[in-house]
Amino acid sequence: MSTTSHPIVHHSLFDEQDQIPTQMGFFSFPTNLTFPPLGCHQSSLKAFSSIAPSSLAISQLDSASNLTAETLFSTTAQKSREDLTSSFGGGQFLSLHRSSVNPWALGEVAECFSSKRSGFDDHHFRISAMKMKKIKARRKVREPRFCFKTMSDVDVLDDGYKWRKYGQKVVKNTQHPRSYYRCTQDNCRVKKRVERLAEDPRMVITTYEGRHVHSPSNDLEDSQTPSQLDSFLLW
DNA sequence: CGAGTTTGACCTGCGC
DNA sequence: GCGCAGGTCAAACTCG
Repeated sequence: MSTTSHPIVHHSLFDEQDQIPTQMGFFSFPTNLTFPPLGCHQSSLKAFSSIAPSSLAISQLDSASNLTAETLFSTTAQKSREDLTSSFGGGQFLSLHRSSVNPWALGEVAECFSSKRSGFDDHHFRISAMKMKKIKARRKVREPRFCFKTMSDVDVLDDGYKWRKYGQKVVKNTQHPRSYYRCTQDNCRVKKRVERLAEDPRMVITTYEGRHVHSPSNDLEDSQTPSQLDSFLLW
């Protein structure tokens, strides 16, 4: 299993408890991890994404105290706020500012990315709404999830933890299989899924489920402060 | 020989 | 109830 670091292109945060976009997600990374390297160095990442009507997301974002328009649209290809608000695509927002930790968001990864496919007309929104309904209907107690997209040649990114592959599955309508990993640490039940985006095989989608009960395996030689690590684990 | 990967079988939830 | 698709299991296999 080879690992490497690659630029994170998008982040998406999910809240399995609410299943609707409720708030911004903030995510701080410890300095010893090799991702996200997107020029953020030791700074933390603040990420937000919505898979539901972006108007809701925007309204949430508007109320966020420390988020700027520049931040919001830094990864949305110059999309105007009006565009985002009127189309139901939802935004994937990325920032490199420090912030508090508030990692909860929502959803199901597939829905997240499928809802962002080329254009977000009414048809797409109806489909997304139906999916959201389904998700809500089968709501269960699930571990919180966090997913992100990266442009990478390798599937498995080095996140500081040790993973063991326990399954691989061919997903319908995609050329690339989805791989399932579990944290090798005893008593740690965190899982992650790795797959490539059907529309753009250069993009790797990594989904984490659960919360680590331990520190990253490679943090021994690290000199970071505990608070930074806590920020990473607290999701 | 232990740790990790592969892969077919099995389980479960959901739509029809 | 049936079939499909996603997720997990576990035996066999590979590798260091």
